[in-house]
Amino acid sequence: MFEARLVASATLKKVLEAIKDLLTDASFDCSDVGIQLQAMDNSHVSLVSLILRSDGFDKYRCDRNLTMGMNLASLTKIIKCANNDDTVTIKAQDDADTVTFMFESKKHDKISDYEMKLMNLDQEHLGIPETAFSCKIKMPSVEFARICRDLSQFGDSVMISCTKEGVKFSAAGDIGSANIKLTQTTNFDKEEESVIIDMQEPVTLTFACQYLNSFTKATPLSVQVQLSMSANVPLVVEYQIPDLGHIRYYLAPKIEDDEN
Amino acid sequence: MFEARLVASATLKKVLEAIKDLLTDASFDCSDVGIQLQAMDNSHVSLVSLILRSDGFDKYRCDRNLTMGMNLASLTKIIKCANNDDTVTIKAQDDADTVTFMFESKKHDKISDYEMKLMNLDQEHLGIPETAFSCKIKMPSVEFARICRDLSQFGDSVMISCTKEGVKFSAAGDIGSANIKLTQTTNFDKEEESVIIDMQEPVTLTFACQYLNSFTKATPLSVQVQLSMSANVPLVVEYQIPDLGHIRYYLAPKIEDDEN
DNA sequence: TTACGCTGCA
DNA sequence: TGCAGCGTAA
Repeated sequence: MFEARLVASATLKKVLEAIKDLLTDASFDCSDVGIQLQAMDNSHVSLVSLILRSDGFDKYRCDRNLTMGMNLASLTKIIKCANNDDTVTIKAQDDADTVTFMFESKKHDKISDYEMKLMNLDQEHLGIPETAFSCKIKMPSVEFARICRDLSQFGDSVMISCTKEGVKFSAAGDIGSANIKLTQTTNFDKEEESVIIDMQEPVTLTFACQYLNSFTKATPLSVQVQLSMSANVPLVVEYQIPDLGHIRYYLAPKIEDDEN
Repeated sequence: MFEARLVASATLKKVLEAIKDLLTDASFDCSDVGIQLQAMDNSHVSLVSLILRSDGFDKYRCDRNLTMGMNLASLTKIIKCANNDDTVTIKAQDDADTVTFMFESKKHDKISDYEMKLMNLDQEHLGIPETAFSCKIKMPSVEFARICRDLSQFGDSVMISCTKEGVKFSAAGDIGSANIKLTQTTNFDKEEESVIIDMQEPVTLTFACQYLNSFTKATPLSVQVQLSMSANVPLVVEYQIPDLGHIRYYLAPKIEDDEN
């Protein structure tokens, strides 16, 4: 059987918020490693990669690898029935076609369980190569979300340019053009507010705002976000989930000649 | 003449919120006892019973019994013109076809009055027998509201099952099934948070979510709600209105054979 | 037009 | 953390 317990359902709620805009359905792969999800978004443009490590759970048991296909709208309805401080336990029998979510209030006077049918989803196994990147930018996740939101007012695309001077986000359109420049901060007191730029080689790439804005739905999961870029390979937007894992989004750059 | 005064109109606003989803028009019976209302809801499925006792008013005078038929949409518009801490006075002449609402600010620097036409409504006098119930459940009213809201995600009906183990609320539908179990709490410190179950005989009954959700509009009136159930008789959902009276909702159970 | 859910504020 | 007001969706 499979059983995984988290003492606070809040994290699970945030994880769901972070993927449900991009995915209608999702296959969660459960194994000794933890719970993993890799999937192209609905429009097959971006890619979501999620890992919740087994050691991050308060209890974790997985006798046999299993894949749980879930409709995320249904899952969202169920998770919303939990209070943020409820303990949540996910259970499934081996080869079962249902999964059970159990929520327990801190005082143990309210116990609810929700059973959901699993789906058989086409498994698209995606090889994601681990590569070295020309530029890595760490910054406050709310800052990144704000930049994406602000720039999407100006056009459909954001150009991200990373040089030794810092990182510049740009957009242009009918109403005008916008540039937002960030420089590395030397604020070591508040690590969560710092901007850290690791540039091996300057890179300038352009991305569709729409997807970046979907990625920023993960903002509540982590105070910092890391952007990794190299020429001609997908951008990686990574949010660490404290003590539990991470969620990564991959988005291929727009081809520059297409930019009209 | 008839005259009734409350030092805070907030209660009156909440009472109105608690009935206007169910009733388009309402006949308020005024007598020495106080202001009473008994009516089937618009769809003639559930029943609302309201009493605002005369001794709960800050001033109450009723020379002659009278019935005031009001359109609740109009009444709502008028009551919304009062600030929550305004003193409200309801006045009607004997045999008058209008009622007057007077709102006074605490500092007496603003006095408004609103006159509304009364309606002649068909009086359906409903005998509600006082019966003993197999199970009475007292619980926080917000908890009950939350349970009704959560379970209505899963289906049109909620099954309430009261046994010596506690009370269980269940629903099932396309996306899955849900069970919420509450056990009696022994938390005597915070009476308003406690769950108290008085079970003479176990009962399991099924009700339409839609009406339960309408009943929970009374939640702001009281921190606790009481559910009373016996086999084959209507559920009673009761909210005490502190120092003033109560509102009770009656809803017949669904016939079990109908459950497909 | 009404009811519900959400976000922002206290 | 809880409420109230706003915006949306039926």
